[in-house]
Amino acid sequence: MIRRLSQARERGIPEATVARLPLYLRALNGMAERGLATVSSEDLAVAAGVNSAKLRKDLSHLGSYGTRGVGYDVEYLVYQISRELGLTQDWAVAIVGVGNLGRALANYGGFVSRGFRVAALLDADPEVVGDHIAGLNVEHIDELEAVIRRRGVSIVVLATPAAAAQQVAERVIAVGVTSILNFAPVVLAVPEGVDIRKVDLSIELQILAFHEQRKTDRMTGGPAMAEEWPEAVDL
Amino acid sequence: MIRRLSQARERGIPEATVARLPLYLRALNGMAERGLATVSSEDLAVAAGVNSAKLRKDLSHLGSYGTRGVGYDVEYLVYQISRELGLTQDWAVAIVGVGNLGRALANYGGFVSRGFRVAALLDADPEVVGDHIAGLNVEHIDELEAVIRRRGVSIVVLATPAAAAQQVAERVIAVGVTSILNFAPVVLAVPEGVDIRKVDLSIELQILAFHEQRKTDRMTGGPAMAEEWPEAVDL
DNA sequence: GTCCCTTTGTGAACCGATGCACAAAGTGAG
DNA sequence: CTCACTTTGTGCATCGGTTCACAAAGGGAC
Repeated sequence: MIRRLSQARERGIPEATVARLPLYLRALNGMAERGLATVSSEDLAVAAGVNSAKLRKDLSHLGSYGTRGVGYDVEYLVYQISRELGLTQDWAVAIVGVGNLGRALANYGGFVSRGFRVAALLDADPEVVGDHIAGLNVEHIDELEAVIRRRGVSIVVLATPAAAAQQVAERVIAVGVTSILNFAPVVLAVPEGVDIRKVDLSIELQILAFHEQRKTDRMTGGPAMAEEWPEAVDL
Repeated sequence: MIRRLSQARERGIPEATVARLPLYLRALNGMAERGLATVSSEDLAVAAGVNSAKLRKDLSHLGSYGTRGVGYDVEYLVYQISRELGLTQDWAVAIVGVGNLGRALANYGGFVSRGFRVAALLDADPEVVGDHIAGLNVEHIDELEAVIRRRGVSIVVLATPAAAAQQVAERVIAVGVTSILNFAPVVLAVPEGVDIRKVDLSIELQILAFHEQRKTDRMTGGPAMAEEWPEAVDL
């Protein structure tokens, strides 16, 4: 099925653009707070740390919301981006796994800010169940399905140990959840139609280490080291 | 300066490949623990959740480490990837900002695992300074430069409030740090040559919300809502 | 109204990444 | 040694995303 779009706008926003919209939104909110009424693509692009042509192309995917010769109306654009991202509605989020990270997420203010509401905290450890964190009672993982249904949770944040993540994912998917933010260092296997986003601290560090190594290599005259398999493989 | 590569290998690993190497490494470590001696690109690709052709192309950028008809030697490949990523050396990491998130990071086990060592915790709050977290003393932010130099810190993790991040970044860059992992929800302005990686929880949630909205829209018959500017713009 | 200035929106070239599909290279059986 | 089979490494077509550069559109002065 080839579906030509009427105007290049008709629900066809590139993934790369979607990933940047929150960035623009944050910059715009800051500008709105400072009382700015309009902003040019150039200024907004600088604030968001991107190229202005890219910004204009991104915004053009939402519609033609700018005024040539003037720029964009800050509040209007805030509204349009919010609407496009689905932030004009209220999303109930459940955090599964109330260890150090889960706790940090529950308390993280910016988390709740716009459109998101932590509606449940769940954990398997009886020691933790019953704790009061960020104004919420930690419930037992056995209640997972019931809680998700009862509170209309549509986004689940996994902050469990790696070993538990897949199993929890399967359970929440079985109750109809299709959006998961995964902090556990595992590759989740999920059916078609389920969106997974992954945040992996150790991967980010490893990427940094790679570039850091290259930088220091360059200074010390390059990696002219033996490429043989060393005797001891201490890993 | 055009520098044609001799063999497509000569320090020219695509960024997308670098971002996947840690994934392969994790899968391989699991296989090594289970005693697997060799693995085919197909099996490893499945474990890492990628296409096998992509996996082979990725690995080919490191060198020709496989054996046709057999596959890859697990331990050998673990070593090669580790070396390429710079994990055969020890990286000292400083965490700045010991709030909920910083605490979680300090205690996060997988963080320390391979090659990384949390060498310092710093905070501006006198209430927190002196606390003992994950076997480390929290030091005052005034000590930032001294601590970085003294302990040979080369990677800094920013877990400060948004307002403080830029300033801290500038200070650590001034002492020679060129690799920063930023958890603060701000776009950092940094000079050429400094690598920033950004982890932003609220952005990830917003991206999920976008897709979730589309999914529910589709079910309820599409977003045939008015696109006008509503009277109240409650934001 | 006309003219000039600013800024958007986008066509088109470019660039990197993906995935197919296959030749090359290795193993093992007989 | 030869043959059948497995699996790698890669050339090539394709795709999505980025960037340039400019025509089109609006504002404001006069």
